[in-house]
Amino acid sequence: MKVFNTQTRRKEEFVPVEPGKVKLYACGPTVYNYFHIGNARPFVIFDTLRRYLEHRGMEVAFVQNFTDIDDKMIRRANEEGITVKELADRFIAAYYEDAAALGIRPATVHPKATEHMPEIIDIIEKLMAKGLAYAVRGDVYFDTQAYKNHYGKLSGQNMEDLESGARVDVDEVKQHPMDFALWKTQKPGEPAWESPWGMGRPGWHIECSAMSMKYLGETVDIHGGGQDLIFPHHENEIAQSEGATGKPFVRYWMHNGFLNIDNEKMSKSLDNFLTVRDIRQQYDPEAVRFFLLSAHYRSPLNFSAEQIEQAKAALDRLYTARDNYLFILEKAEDKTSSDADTVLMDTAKAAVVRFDEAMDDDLNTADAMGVLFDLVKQANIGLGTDSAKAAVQAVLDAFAAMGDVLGLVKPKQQEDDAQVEALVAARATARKERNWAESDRLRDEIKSLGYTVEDTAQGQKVRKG
RNA sequence: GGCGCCAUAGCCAAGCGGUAAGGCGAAGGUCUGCAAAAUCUUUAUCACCAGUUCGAUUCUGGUUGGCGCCUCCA
Repeated sequence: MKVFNTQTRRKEEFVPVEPGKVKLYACGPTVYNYFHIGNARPFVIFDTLRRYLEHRGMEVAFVQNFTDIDDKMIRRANEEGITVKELADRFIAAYYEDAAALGIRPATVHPKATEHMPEIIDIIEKLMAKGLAYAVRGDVYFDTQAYKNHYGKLSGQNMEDLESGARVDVDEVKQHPMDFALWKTQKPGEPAWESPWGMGRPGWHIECSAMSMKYLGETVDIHGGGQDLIFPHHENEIAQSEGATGKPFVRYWMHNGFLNIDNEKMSKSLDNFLTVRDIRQQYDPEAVRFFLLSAHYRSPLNFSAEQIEQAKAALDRLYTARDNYLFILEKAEDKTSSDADTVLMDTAKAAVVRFDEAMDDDLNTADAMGVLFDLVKQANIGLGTDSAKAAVQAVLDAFAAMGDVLGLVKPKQQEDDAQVEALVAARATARKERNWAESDRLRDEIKSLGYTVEDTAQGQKVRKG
């Protein structure tokens, strides 16, 4: 598999440190609110990456953190009149619900910053011991000047350029404008933890380093996040991690492009923030996932109602196709494959190969989805009453393999409803008698129970919805 | 000022040296008691200019138009 590495700015062959095992870390949400559609993009992307790696037989240790202590958390908790912990608990629970709706599987571990104070403090102490950090009145800062050799290597900036672009109102406590906080001293009313520098809380960047190292070791294979995290967040993670361990922190950096809303950047000032929680009220979340995977992960993507509706229509085609194949499978005979069957089985196998090739090319989900639709097209043409069971099954297997990686098209569940079955049976009789009025009446009645019945060459096909 | 990205049909989006995947939408056929589904046909010289090349959407330079980071942010 090839992966675009932000650090080198080119596609590189992905080789995990340990063959067959992948250590993957993705920056998770700060749980001060429901996560928004822009947050959802990396979650879906790295979930898909993880699924794909597993599909290729890799064992993936996937860590995605929760930032449950920072300025925004404290401010929001104060506004709500609850503790930071209560706020975090509420939105962590909400995260799992919304993520599940988007087909995002839970990571191997979802560590919380507040539960890793010893690990965080440990790294800071190492940095202090190496002269790469300094304490000032209870704050601790990373000393970019002392470290300077590599600072800026991920974002492609050098210290001088960063300085010239830096804000003028330099915090006087810091020795250098680029220095960043590892530990912040407690302010009145804020949650705080004990440390060698007094009561306080960790800076934002250090928590990811601490949790990544704790669960995945000093070097991870892939670290992902949004492009806006490249600087300063990931740059700082590298500095503090490599400063502390002397080892490479991350082998491949993957960053997803932005998601805009109606061609504008999502921002609070524009008041165009869309949370997944809200979107779920209006749209099928699976269509949202489809939409998020419909473009390459590094491209910018524009969210609009029209896009979601298009995605929904496309998704429906997939569901209809899958349900048709399942219906045909039930009726299909377990017979020797015809030439046409053999061709179709080969097509199905080839599709998975092409799908993998697309995904191997820096996770080209758009291309991969095209392969899925190609298979659907071929199967819709080739599969019919006279297809051998093996051919139908081959198509379904290929379909499922691709769908599983994309996290799209959920497995069909049995929908036994005695009342509906009786109506369908009655309708079959009416149809045999060519009593179309009764047939249509029964179809309406079935519809009113929430099912749709379609007439095919093989008889009636019923589906929910 | 520094670093970087993008421009492909009505909409979305792959491709990235040998004359354009796929989806949505639209129009017209086929099948069907009707409906649904499916299927067939039609719907693009790839922003502009100049180079390199036998050949460029694909490489180089430029122009125009969007956008991001450099400050909390996925």
